[in-house]
Amino acid sequence: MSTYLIVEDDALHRTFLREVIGLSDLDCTEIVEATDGDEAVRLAQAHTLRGVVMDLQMPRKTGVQAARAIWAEQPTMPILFWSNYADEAYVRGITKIVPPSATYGYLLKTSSKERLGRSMQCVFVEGQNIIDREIRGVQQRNNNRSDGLSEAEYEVLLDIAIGLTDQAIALRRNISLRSVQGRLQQLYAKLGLVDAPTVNGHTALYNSRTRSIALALTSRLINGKSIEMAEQDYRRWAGDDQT
Amino acid sequence: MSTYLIVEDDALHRTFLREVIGLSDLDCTEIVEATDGDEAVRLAQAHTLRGVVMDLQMPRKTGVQAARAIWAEQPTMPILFWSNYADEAYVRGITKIVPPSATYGYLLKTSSKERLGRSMQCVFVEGQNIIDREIRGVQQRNNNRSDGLSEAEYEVLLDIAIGLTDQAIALRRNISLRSVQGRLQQLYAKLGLVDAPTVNGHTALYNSRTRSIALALTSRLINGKSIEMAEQDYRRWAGDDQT
DNA sequence: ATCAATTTTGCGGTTTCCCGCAACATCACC
DNA sequence: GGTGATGTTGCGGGAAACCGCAAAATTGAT
Repeated sequence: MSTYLIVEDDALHRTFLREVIGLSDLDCTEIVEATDGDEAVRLAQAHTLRGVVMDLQMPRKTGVQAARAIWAEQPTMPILFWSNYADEAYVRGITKIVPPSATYGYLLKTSSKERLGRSMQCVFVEGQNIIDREIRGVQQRNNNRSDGLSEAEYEVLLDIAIGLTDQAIALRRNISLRSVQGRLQQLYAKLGLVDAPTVNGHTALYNSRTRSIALALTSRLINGKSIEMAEQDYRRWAGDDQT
Repeated sequence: MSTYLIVEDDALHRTFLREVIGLSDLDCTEIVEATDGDEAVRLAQAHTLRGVVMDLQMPRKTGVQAARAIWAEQPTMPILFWSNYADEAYVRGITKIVPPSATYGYLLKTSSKERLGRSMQCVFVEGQNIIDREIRGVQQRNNNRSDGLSEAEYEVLLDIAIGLTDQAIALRRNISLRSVQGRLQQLYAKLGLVDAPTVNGHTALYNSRTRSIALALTSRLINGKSIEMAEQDYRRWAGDDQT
């Protein structure tokens, strides 16, 4: 006697999820589906749900944003995230918004059907948090700060990634210009920006600022989506401030 | 009496492709499958293929790279690309390497089963090129240079995206420092980098260099993968030069 | 309350980037 | 050969960014 919500834009994956839910022992009697974040939020209000399975990258509204909206009204709703990538951007986003009362899971799409079924069981029935092994690796790197970025460093990384100047960052974060540069120095250090073994014996080959963006992108600290979202945040901040 | 090769890392999509090939009127008697680019190249050598269906983003080797390798040996092999995104980076990559003797297609994964089947028919049986409507839009933007980037501009965009300094670019491209900056100016202009309506009445908020990367990323001119590949290119060039 | 560790900030100087202006070079087309 | 469009280069100056050093300020723990 339970209703589940599937949020996923790819039709194929949607039917796959439907099938696995049906096969699993979840006492499922009804499945509702959304293909983007906005719809997901609406449906979560309209139905009494037992749980949500949600893709992370979707048009219009990210899975993270949709989850925040849902949790804002139903802070105990179990949500299983189901994503293609283990990008740090997503992991960071989720761990920052998950309320203590909610159970959630984070699974990669490469997982087998059996594993997906078991994870649903854990999250929706037994109320246990499940996190994919690979993702766990990302999470732990965050805590020991040997090579994980602190919050401040990640923040400044996003700021330069959306193209802000040092001044703009200083303004936004309410710190001095020099502090911004200090944080940037830390960031460069953590990303391993020693001046690259100069290829032709010439001078420096890399521009620290852009180079750090490139490194962050290729090491999946950030991605296109996280830049888009960071830019939205910035616009919101900038908009509120003037009017 | 024909063999087809499926190249796709996602198991779900793989079975989907298998199914559609089976249903279509392709005279298909055998299907071989690869889950990454390297395997695809090997299998293309080992079998006598009638055609290839290939995803673009895969581990190890991009679909574009695999296609180039296959076409290098069998320049008439029909290949149907089957991708999630219409990113310009992919379109550019493909149109640059497709030999005149080959037929190919480019379809988005959002296409229906029927459309996929018809496209296979066109490419593999009738030898017609098929290109998704949305992708065609991207292609045409390239030709009329009103807002499409020229080759030189795209090149310099990738160069700064991997973090090179102006000097390094000048060295690499064999042009003067000033020319690099000239090209950058053109790039900035085309990306619409007018100094943004200063938010708080203060000075410039955007760093042109990083801002153009952000714009290119969000407008899908480039993506993480294209940066990785550009970096490989650069390393190759730099490596050859010094030894 | 005190002391250590971290972070923020100012100062000063070097390097790099950004760009307007103008002189060539190149190429194509008439 | 002329002419215009496009692309390259030098010059020069102003603005950012980068960074070492050391003094404040903040934070945390004992």
